[in-house]
Amino acid sequence: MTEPDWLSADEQQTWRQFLATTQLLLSALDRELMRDAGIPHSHYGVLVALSEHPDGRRRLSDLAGLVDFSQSRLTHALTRMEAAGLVRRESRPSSGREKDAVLLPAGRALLERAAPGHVALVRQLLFDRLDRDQQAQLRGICAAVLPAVVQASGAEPGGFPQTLVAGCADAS
Amino acid sequence: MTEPDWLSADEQQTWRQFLATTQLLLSALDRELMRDAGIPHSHYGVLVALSEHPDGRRRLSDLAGLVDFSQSRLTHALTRMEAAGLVRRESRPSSGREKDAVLLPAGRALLERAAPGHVALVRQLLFDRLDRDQQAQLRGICAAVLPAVVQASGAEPGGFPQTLVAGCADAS
DNA sequence: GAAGATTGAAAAGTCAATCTTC
DNA sequence: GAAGATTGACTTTTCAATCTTC
Repeated sequence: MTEPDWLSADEQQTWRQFLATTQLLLSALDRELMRDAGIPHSHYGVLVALSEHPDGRRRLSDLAGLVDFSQSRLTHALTRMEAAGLVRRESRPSSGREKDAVLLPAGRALLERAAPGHVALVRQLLFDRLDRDQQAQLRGICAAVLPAVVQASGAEPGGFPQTLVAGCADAS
Repeated sequence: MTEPDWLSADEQQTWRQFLATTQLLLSALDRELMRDAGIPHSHYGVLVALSEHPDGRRRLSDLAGLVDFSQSRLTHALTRMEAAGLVRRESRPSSGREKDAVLLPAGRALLERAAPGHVALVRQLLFDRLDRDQQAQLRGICAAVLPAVVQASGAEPGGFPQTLVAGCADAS
């Protein structure tokens, strides 16, 4: 039973500011997309991931990996998006238990309508506030932290570690 | 109708990594607290905010400001926490419409039990990955971004801008 | 039996009323 | 009437259990 390794005053302040910043940034993006496009930020990420693959089509479990959703979360999200006409599910010819999600024209149209405003906000809230050095620094910090949090999120020890880094959780 | 100002390839990569990193970090903390203490990270923040004020007591709307909750969100959260015996609501003597939230012994005990593990994880996932320079850089980046996101979150133009910076959304 | 996907219930958050007290 | 707080309906997310196909 050793004394816990509390955060220093500096670390605490950094931590609290970091938390406030990321949470407010994410919720600002969420509200903006909900207001302007009627979808949450997470669904936007799903649409983006689909749009970046041939035919706007992706196997469900691959898609879940790309956007870092659980299978269940993806199922629920797709159910909504399917009801909204943005996306369609399609059984695979190869294997009867696997399915694809397919981006529908309405989904692509929504994406094209929503993207400019979304990007503008990301720019306004993040990139416009950072100079070139800070941008590079932010990249370095994320590169340092990402492996740890990926591992903490139950990724397989010898598994596919680069899904998030390459295809990642969201987009433009 | 001007062409949108898309993100450069560099910016895109930074943005996606940033998103993945923060989301995985936050959800790792959330899961850990839920598993070890039975509360989400957001509720932990409420308990911390209370514990840092005399008598563990805070007026509801002040508390909402400290943790960046809407009044409604705070009401719902307190209802749960009150049912769990962590917190109590108390009408103010001064004004019949205002109420205080008061930290109960069980709430304080939970906090003391949960804090070491929580801090250890913050350290493991964030601070242990950053050298001194990066820590300072992270602070600078947050300081640059925070004002913008605070403003985007509907803070009053001439209002209390420093609540989040000083008392902020979470803790050790 | 295990991989891929779905289901249903419960928790957490958001939004637009509403209630209460000043 | 406005500030402080609550309510109820609805959406998103999580978790554990289940169904289906290989």
